[in-house]
Amino acid sequence: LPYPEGEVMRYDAQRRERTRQLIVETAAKRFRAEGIAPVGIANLMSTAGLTHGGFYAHFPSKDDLVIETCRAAFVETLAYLSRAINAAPPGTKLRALVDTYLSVLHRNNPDKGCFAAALITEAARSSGPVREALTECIGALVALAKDAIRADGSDQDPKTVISTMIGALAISRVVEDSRLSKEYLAAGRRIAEPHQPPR
Amino acid sequence: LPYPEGEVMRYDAQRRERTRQLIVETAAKRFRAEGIAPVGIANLMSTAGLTHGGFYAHFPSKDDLVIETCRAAFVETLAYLSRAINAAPPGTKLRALVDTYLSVLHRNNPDKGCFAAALITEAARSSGPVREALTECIGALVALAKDAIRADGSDQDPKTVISTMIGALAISRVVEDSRLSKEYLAAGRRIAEPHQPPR
DNA sequence: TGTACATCAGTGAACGCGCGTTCACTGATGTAC
DNA sequence: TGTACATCAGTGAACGCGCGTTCACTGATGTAC
Repeated sequence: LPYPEGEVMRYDAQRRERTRQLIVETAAKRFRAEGIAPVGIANLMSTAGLTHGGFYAHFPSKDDLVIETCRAAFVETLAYLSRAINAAPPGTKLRALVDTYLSVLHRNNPDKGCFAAALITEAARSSGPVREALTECIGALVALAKDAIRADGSDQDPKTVISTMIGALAISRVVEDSRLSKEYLAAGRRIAEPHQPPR
Repeated sequence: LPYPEGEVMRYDAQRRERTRQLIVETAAKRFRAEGIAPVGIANLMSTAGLTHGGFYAHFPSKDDLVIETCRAAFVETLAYLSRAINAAPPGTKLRALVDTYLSVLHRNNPDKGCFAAALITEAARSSGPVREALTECIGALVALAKDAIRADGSDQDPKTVISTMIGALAISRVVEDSRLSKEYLAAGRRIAEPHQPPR
């Protein structure tokens, strides 16, 4: 036996993993832009420069790809939002999070943005594992908001903040009228405002 | 000419309209429960006790049905929420709206609930007319919140409130864990709280 | 360095299926007289 | 009241198409000697 037991010869060991990542990245973009169901495996693989049969050498099913896609998309979204929060001085961190999330840039680029804001109602009807993954990712977003709020010495509820952010962004993408769409973004951003005394 | 010009003989004039309404009501339930794309015309018509060919005697396309479904669903949702608001004494009207919307009952019954909370990300990718209809309906929801806030003599932003409501309900439907799901509902309900003085 | 070989990532035909839409038709309903 | 007829809501076969998944295969890559 030329190879130690339990090990398999792997040539070009990186290649398989690179292809896999290419599929995930392609799917992450297209799912967020077009939805999950409308992006077929064959069509997706051809966008990645591959043929559809090879898909199942990397993923047991489309559902598993959706799960990986969700996690991969959120890693980037969380990193991006973290950077915005870290760059902001204490007292303005929640504001920075909310302003970054509810921006025209984010609204206009769902393919590079938050997976939840792009796909939440479709994902809510997916299999248990997909919903679990998305639940975890939304939880990470809540944790991010919680840290920002704590650093600000403020007292908003992070789950309220995230609910407002996702809702406002989703609505702003439905609304075609540019002015009205921006009003929903602006309304969502108000969730970051410090509490005001009642009149 | 036995009939006055411009008029066409119609026998059983109600029947056509009743069938049409049956299709809309069936679609309104199933779209909200299962999504739009997964509910095919043939499958939908058979749920209504009809055959698929007849669909196009009532609607030019599936898209037109979606528009009607959106409006019909919202009429009921708005009426239901209006009743809750009207039954609440001034000062508690926004609270009544938010509590009714972000209830476990609503979360558990998407097929009878808010069209936006059930389908917003799928609808955001639909044709212009669908998005226009949904924009209008969300606007009506905002108007409802605005009236409730005014009657309360309060000062929340109605668009912020609606964004939070839709976001929180959508998230609560993704989350499988019952306790965590309720936490998102409860967090969303906090949007109705009167502003607190800063510490 | 050159040859024989093993590996396995990727290929593409095929599967059964449901999609939205069209269209020639059927047959129950109501009217005319 | 009875018969002939017009209406038209609803029927169901058919269209071309894309879906997720399977599987026997090809051929480029790296190893062994």
